[in-house]
Amino acid sequence: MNGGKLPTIRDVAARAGVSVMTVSRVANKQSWVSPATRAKVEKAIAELNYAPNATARALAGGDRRVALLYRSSTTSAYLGELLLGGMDEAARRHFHLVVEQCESGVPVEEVMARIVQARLSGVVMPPPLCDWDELIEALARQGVPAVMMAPDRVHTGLPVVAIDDGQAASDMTRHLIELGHRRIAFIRGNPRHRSSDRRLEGYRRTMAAQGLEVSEDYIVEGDFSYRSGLEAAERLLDLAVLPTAIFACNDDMAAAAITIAHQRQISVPAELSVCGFDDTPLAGAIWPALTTVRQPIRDMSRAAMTLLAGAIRGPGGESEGQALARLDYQIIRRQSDAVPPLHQERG
Amino acid sequence: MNGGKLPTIRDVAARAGVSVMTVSRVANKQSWVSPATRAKVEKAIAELNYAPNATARALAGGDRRVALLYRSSTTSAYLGELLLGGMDEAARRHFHLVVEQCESGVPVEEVMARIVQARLSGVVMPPPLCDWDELIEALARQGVPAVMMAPDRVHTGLPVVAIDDGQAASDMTRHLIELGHRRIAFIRGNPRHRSSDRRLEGYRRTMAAQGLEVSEDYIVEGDFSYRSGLEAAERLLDLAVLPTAIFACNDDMAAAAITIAHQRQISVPAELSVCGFDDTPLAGAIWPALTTVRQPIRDMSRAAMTLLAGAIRGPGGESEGQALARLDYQIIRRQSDAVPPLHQERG
DNA sequence: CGGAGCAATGGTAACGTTATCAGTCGCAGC
DNA sequence: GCTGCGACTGATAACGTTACCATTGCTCCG
Repeated sequence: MNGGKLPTIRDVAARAGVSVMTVSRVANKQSWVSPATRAKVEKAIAELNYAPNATARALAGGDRRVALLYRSSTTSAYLGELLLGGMDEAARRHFHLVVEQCESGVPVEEVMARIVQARLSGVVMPPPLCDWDELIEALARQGVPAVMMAPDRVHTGLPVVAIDDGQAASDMTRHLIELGHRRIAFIRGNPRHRSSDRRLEGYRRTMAAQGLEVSEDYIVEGDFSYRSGLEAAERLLDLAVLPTAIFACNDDMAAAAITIAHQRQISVPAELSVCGFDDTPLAGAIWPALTTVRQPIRDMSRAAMTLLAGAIRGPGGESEGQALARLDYQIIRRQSDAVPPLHQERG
Repeated sequence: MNGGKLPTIRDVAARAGVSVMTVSRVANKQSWVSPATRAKVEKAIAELNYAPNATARALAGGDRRVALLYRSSTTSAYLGELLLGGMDEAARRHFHLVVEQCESGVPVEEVMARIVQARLSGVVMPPPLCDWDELIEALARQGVPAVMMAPDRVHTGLPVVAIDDGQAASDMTRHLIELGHRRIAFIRGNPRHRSSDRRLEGYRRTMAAQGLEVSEDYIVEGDFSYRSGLEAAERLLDLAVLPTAIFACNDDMAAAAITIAHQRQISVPAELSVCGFDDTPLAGAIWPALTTVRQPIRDMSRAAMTLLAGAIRGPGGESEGQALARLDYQIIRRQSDAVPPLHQERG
């Protein structure tokens, strides 16, 4: 073509016999271009196998760079999912997605300086960053659009993408009740995470709605870690009256509960059902595989990008109300739940 | 400053009383700039809080975009690790790292078209892409530098980053032997992956070196999946003379072996030691936690980026020989291995 | 003492796109 | 027939950097 180099918009324009602007308009599906001209240009584009240069486009146009912020504590699996979802949605919208580490140890000013210098038009904040208040305020002051993913509390005015934690916990609880369980214990997550509270609340609500009383002994503290799950499960299985099911606030703690059950020769799920939350890879890899709630992280990330796009284009504009994407969770039934032993019929 | 906008190289030049080129040279730590001038410029940079615009830099300069290719079958955890390592090394070298999905179903020409259109200066190919021969050839034809990560076979002339699979397997085998094991079984991975063969070979070599004969019954086929691990373990534990240790080619299959042992009331590690390979998150989350070999995926990704940088700058130049980065693996000892039961002293 | 050689700078043209504004053309309204 | 308008198209200037000479002053050598 032109010396081994890739065709530029100019090559296309020359071939189609139009100006570069017309090509640009066609390429961006913009404004008024006559059908005849459009066809000519499209033909030339196809013939030359032309693809716009994203870098030049970014420099000339609004330079749309968005960042996925993350803490080093984020598991790489979670980060991978976030990326997988975010990347293609970002590409579709001509965004450049960059990944930015963002520790809580460093002062907010420093983080903000990095964000400004990186010329970011917006940021996606997965947990736990979405609950770092100082950063959120600083972003607002600088007018940098941000989207929260599964935050603990809803920050007014900011777009949010989340699942309904309470409803999911409620559904799982109902599932266990329908299997015949009456003595269902609950392992809480880190009390600093409100999602933990919301899950607990969904559990409580449903137990109450079904007329089942919950002994406070059956609700034990955890902090989302495997280790805390071990302790919590030991406390529960030390009780005089054992629960027939344990519903843990995340998969790690559920896995820990299964481990303790194994140690005590309690068969799962025959004697004890165990359910988790999050559907981490772990859930499918342990034995028995964990029944759990799947958060569609990839879709959430995609949705976050969409919301961010809206926030960037119309800062404060568009819908006056809270932008909120509630995605569908899914209960993944595997082998860790079953009808309880000595099942008494309801009455 | 200049109207709410970020300072450009021109602002810095004006403030320092030099030309933009001098600023550019200072910013890139290049060639000859007198210490006095350098100091002036650096002062101005600091005062204005100037940061070069990566987009403009990419457009003007060599446009260094490199891609991390991946298959959809890649676990998100692996992808996350790759990214974590690749990202910061790429940033350090002023590369833009993009992530590109790349299925085996689509024709090579189509993949190549995407790569060319995306203006990639190089690609990193993690497994299993690094063993897709047609793609490798096509890349070579187009002159796109590529780095292989942990490929099954070494493609002459291409840079490779890997650990020594055979040596790692050998070390793990020796570890088990030193604990006192004599009947050590091996679960192979997918026969199409040469790394599986190399691990098997390391195991065989070490057994032989220690004068231990290996019954062919003790070497069973798997394909890296949990399910195949279940079947393999069942075959092994059906044998008349049980092994005292099982060394599986990856963690999923090792976890499966532990599951089968649990089902048969065989205590791990008291009656049976089980070891894996890869140190996936699973390894630390099951009970007993898995003793396994850790591949430093993050470091490998970083190293791949470094090698790629070399390949991009000097295509064929620099070292004439095979560029190869062999990274250190690590045996992570957890709770799934122990001295065998009825331990007979060596003789 | 004239110029070759070199360190240190500066001017200016790319890089490939989009924004902005200025046309051009045909046609309806007065 | 001129004016105005609306649909369409084109020139040209950004965008912020780096690459590629050109231009200084020097020093050093014959």
